[in-house]
Amino acid sequence: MTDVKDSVLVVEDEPQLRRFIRAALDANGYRVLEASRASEVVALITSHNPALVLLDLGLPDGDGIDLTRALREWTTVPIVVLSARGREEDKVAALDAGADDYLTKPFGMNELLARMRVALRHRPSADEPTVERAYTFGDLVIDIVRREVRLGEDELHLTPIEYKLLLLLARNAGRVLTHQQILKDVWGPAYATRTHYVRVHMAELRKKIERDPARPKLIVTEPGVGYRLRDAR
Amino acid sequence: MTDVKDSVLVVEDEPQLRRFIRAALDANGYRVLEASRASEVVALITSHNPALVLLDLGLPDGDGIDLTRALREWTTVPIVVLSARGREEDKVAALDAGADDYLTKPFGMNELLARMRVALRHRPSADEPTVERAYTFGDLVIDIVRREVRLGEDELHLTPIEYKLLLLLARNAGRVLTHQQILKDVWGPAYATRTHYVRVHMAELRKKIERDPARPKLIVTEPGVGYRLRDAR
DNA sequence: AGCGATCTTGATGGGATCTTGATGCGCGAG
DNA sequence: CTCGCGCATCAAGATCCCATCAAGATCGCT
Repeated sequence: MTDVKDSVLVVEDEPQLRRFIRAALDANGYRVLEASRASEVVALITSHNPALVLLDLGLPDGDGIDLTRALREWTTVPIVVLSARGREEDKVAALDAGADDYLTKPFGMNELLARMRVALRHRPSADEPTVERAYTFGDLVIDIVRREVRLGEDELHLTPIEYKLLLLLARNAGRVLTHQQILKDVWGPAYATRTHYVRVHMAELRKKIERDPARPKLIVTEPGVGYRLRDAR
Repeated sequence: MTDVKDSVLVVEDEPQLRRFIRAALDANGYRVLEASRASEVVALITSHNPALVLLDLGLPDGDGIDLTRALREWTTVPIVVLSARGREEDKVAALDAGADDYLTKPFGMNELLARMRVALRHRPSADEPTVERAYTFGDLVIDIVRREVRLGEDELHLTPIEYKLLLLLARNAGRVLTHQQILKDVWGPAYATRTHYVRVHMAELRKKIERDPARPKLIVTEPGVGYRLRDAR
């Protein structure tokens, strides 16, 4: 239960309540960002990209509902509103402005945490970094989602190290990677001197992905420097 | 405000409240389905595919929280819980079981409508509420709604862990799942180190679903990484 | 309380993978 | 021409990872 979870931006001007919330979130493994004014919120979201925003409506320098509406112009980050106002119109206004939930003070911390979990699980698919799903080099295809490598029709079986190596090369296709960089990325910073590892495993990798391993077309050696994956384009 | 919106399944045993809700939803352009017992819910969702479920927790024939958890096995349709119980533990339990919102009776109809709008706009894609009722891999069929697994003609009996394992693999068919991911999903985040559990139970599962458990065709091991359910691409 | 089913945990052996050292080749510098 | 350096290849041993078995603990039901 000690793993680091997502970061949460707490926007609350009352210092006591802010401390209280921070303590509870800390205890539950969230990283906490704090803001006490509406004017700070945009900058903090863009710079830290929190997974969720807890927004007090009663801020001194601006209306929280307007802020919510403004945020919704450009971000889908979940917004859970905390408010002393419990009137139904206030709730409807905040929710329709784009808030994902609305809690009336005083609220129980367990309920807040549960509602935060709801808001967080709502968006795992929403805007995942959606990076590259697959790389293609000639008839070599690296499907990252499936962790699968194919050469033309047949599927290749790569060992963990070989796969890591290939992925590193693919992500930096065209660029030369030094032995140091490769060692650091695949084996970890402590192995920076074991140049030999790279050679042995690069040879294994070539045996599998090169048509003619003796005359590599894909993985080219840059003597004295490192290796490079040729991107044919 | 007269266009036909999505349909909403109202699960509520009190006739008066049901009529009241129906009237409000009608007036707001929703199509309304009604149920008064937990046992009808699964059939109505599968047959009518509503866009949202309003679920009263105090049903005569079954616990609404268990029902929520069961539904979450196979559908992501938004569930908004209505309950006379306002204790914090009740809310937390329902939300963690998979409900998307929780309103304590008596509630204002405008708030309910606003929270329904929130739940509806959360839906991943406007159309299908992502219902996957059964998975098929070769002659292995996993019927999620009935929680039943068949291999060709004969039904298999899977233990809870085996079933969870298989479902996890099926939902991620083709993708490699790391031991970590499996442990987190099946046993919970605290068990991330118990790699051995996965091996033992994966072996049991293979004994049951593989024609030749020694030469697995369906569940393939990715050494050093995890397991993968092969999907016939 | 008792029973059967299921889960946890340890032990073991085999196989895949990695590490490590030895060897040979090619190329450029001296 | 020869030496030295970096690279490729090979192979053996060490290590890691996986499958399997089995015993004890626990769970769930009657």
